[in-house]
Amino acid sequence: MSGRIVETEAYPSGDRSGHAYRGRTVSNQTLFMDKGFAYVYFIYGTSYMLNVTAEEPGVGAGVLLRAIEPLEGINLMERLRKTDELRDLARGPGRLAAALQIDKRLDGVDLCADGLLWLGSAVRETAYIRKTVRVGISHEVGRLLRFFEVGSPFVSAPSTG
DNA sequence: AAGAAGATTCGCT
DNA sequence: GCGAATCTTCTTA
Repeated sequence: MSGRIVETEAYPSGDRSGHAYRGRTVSNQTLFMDKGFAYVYFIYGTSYMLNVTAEEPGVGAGVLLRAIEPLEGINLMERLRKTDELRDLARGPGRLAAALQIDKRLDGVDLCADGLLWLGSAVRETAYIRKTVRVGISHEVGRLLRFFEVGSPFVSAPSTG
């Protein structure tokens, strides 16, 4: 299965909302890997979240994948998500992870190598990207670090701003 | 050792 | 629109 990323949020080094803020621990160590690796964690007892590391080794910064536009394997995603509402399959970080069957096994996987999960770059026409404040955090709320494709129905929270 | 908060989602009112 | 669900991690005693 595959999809096109339409919404992300950045958690730079030193950001108080980022998991790397208090330094390296056993659970967030993959966040400190080189660029392009997966950082997966479980939250609220309900949802997995998928991040892509974004800095040099040891720095601790990542990009949260918040929504994708489902492309291939929609049938399988519907089963994993227990809904056949296309728009709801991966609209939201927890839903995205569920649709792609993301769990701790994928923590630390190299997303630039051929494996269970990887990132590709598709040739496509220019998309319009807008940035807004991030969703669901309580620190450094004002920073414009959420990025989404304007007009996509597969984007999660407020698409305006 | 216990409690609270957390990058959310779902179901019900 | 609100609150419960439910687990991991960090803080405080």
